[in-house]
Amino acid sequence: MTPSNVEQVLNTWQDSLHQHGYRMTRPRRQVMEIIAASETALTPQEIYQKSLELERSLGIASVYRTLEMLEELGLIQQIHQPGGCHGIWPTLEGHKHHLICRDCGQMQVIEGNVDIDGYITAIEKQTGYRVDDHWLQFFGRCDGCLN
Amino acid sequence: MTPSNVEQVLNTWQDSLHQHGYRMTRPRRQVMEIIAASETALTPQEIYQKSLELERSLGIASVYRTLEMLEELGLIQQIHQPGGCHGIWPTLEGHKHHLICRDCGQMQVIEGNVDIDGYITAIEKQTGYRVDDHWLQFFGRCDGCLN
DNA sequence: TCCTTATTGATAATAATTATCATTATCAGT
DNA sequence: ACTGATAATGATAATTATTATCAATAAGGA
Repeated sequence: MTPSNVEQVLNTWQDSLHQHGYRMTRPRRQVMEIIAASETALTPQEIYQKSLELERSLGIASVYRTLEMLEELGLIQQIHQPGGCHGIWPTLEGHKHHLICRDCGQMQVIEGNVDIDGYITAIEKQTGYRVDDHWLQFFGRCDGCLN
Repeated sequence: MTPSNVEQVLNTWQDSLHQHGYRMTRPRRQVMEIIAASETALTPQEIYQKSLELERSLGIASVYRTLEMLEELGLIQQIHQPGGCHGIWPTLEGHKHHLICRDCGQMQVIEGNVDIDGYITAIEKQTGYRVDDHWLQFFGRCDGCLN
């Protein structure tokens, strides 16, 4: 994110905090600046570590509390990568797409018939990345939990 | 997974273990049975908890070791859901797809121009789910890390 | 069946997250 | 600009999850 974009995002976020009755404090601003200025998705610990290099560092608890608030407001989201673990499931050949019920956690594996390949090629050309894997996951409520 | 499918999967897995020089032990079999028989993606702790109800329960360390082995063999994979955290990123309107470099962690947000909506409708009709969110993430190596 | 050694389970060590609470700082209302 | 009510902080204790250690055990080839 470019510096001017960071500034803009922070202003938007500050408005959102005030609209929801939250105060804009120095620690919160620091967390938000670190997130908005980062090239990579950061963990809570990484955000805390970065703050240690600033003239006035954060308490680790404030990092967690601020992240919780920002997520509740829908201003940030969590990014998941291979390596961290939320659940274990057998690998089935050719089945890469998962459908997960938010309520009961039940999961279904669905056949992949979206034209992802063409999309991947376009992305590679556009970004210079070499893409070697992808995840497509759907979240919602299953038939049982809806009724 | 149906009981007969579980049996089938376990046999396949056992072959894979032996082919790679791993022994098939009672604890490993228990972990595999629990995973294969489950309707939902389980965490290591949940697998351990389920084993406590069995006549001979698992050591928690064996659960982690078995999962590590199964993943190395490509027999299981990790499923990620909203709520667990691997990294934090600002939410940008209409930008739901992420491209992540395995090496440096750099992330790019890419415009979503895949026809996901039609796919979602088909999934809903097919499964009875109400889908309210989805994640499409691509993993690979960025231009810089490739060279 | 025996023997080699991979594997286990108990537990200690480490790391990450959440809870507690006295002190501090925000900001609405003068 | 000042004040006061109270939201928020930081230090740290408590909890939880994961990894490392090592003597005892058990898998499976000879």
